[in-house]
Amino acid sequence: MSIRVRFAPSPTGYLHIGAARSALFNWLYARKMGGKFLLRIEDTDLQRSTEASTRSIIEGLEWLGLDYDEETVFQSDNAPKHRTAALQLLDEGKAYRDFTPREERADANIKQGIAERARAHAAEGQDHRSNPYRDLTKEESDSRAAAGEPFAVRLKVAREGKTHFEDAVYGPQERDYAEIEDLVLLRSDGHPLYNLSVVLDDIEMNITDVIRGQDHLTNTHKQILLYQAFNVAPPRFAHLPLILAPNKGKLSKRKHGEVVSLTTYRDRGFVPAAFRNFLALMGWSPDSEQEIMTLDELTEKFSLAGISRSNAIFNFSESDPRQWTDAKALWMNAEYIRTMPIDELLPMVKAELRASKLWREEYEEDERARLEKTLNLIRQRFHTLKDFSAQGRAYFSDDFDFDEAAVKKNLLKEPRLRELLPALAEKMERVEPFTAETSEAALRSFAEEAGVKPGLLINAARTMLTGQAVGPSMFEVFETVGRERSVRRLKSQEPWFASES
RNA sequence: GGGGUGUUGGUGGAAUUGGUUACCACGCCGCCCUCUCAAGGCGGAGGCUACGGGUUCGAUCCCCGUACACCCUACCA
Repeated sequence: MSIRVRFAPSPTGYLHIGAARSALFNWLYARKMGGKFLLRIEDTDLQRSTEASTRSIIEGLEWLGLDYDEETVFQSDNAPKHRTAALQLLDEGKAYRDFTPREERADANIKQGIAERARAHAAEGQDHRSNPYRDLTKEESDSRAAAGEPFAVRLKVAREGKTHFEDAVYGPQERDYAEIEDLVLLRSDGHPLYNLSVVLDDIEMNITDVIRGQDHLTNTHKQILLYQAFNVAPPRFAHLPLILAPNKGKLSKRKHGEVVSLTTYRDRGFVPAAFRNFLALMGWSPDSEQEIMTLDELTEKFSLAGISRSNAIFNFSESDPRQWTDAKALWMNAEYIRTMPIDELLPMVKAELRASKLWREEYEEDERARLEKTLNLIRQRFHTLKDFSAQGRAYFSDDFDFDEAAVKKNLLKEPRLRELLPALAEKMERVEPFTAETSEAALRSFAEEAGVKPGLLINAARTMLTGQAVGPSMFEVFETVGRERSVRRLKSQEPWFASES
């Protein structure tokens, strides 16, 4: 049978980067093996699931370029089937009714509560098979149910034995039944629970390989018990190491904010291919040392054997805005921005400029070549697409800000510049043609005549033309900005006015 | 409390299924280039491969123990 994998997020919020990576790995595996990649929305938790989250998941996959096959499955649609299946296990004696009244749990310190209860049970000598309703006769169970007494349905796990499976990443796994509780399949209100639903849906969708986070490694044993109860051969499993916060804790929106959300990367100017590339290297590495890879290359090189077993730390600093996310991700984005084909970059820059009202229709046709030239010049030192509208603003609009430090350093330090620059402008006006070479020659000879160092004029011009102290080679800037605008900006009095006020 | 999984320089990952000075990328520092900042080139700092034992002629790699981290242990997913 051909490979079928799925990405099964629960729509209880933004798309988490860890989940996005799971999706990526599943997608890569499916494409590599010539199989299908399916999407299943696990919206069984009605309280927390939202349509907005579902939409954000779908948008996120689209942004990453991960297309999926077949119809999206919504787990909640299958709830009736899951219920029927659980009841069937009840009939077959593989599950039993638990009439223990439901215990409400406070979400806050739930982990602690579980541990405390486990400790208490251990002290009392209670094990996982101590449920008083486990061995109730069928007659009594039926009659209590018929009388309307509420019950949960639990799987009847055998007293002796072990479950085994071979994890493609973590190797052979086994777990003694004694360590597995009689898990609840159906809540007393009839609502099917996670482990049941996952198994049933994976069976129905003919999933052959389950690739998911390591947090499910131990759940897998419970699920295998369910496969056995349903007489279905379990799929292959591959668990992925987790992505942790810098303090090795869980990465969560509550604690870490927007860095964990995939949409953040889209909104802050990441090139999808770059982030995807970065994500692929979180917990996986190819045989070669090549790290920059296209989607096709990733697909070709991908293998479960290349997945590592230790959790990865997503490195970022909450206090340093320049390191708002992992430095390597930022580096990779810059790498993509400066090296990707201009045709592919252009639409992204266009969207960015549009959003900042810097896009002009002429860029589409008449000024297309000039635009490309500009982009090639400025993209060399940009890190995100946002830079095109921020640091790059002066290349698209006359309405840009002067960096205070730049003005101080490059203009105010030398009072003569106030006369020299307009004079330089006069000279530039007569340069024909106006190119990097001719403007350089003009500036250098002007500097010599004026008896100043060329660097003084170059740096001053940079600040006059772009508002900044840093940027591309000045003569390239002259040519790119064009004679008319260059001259106008050299003559501007704005920086001096601004400093006087 | 029980169980599971893991631990290679600051971070992500390698190291021919035990064999010389532990490799690559990011980050950091320096030099070169230079009109600035990047990019690029060159070089450097940073590791007793968590710790302690054992097996072996030899251990990052195999075994045991300890510590730490994470996950599961829910009528959450």
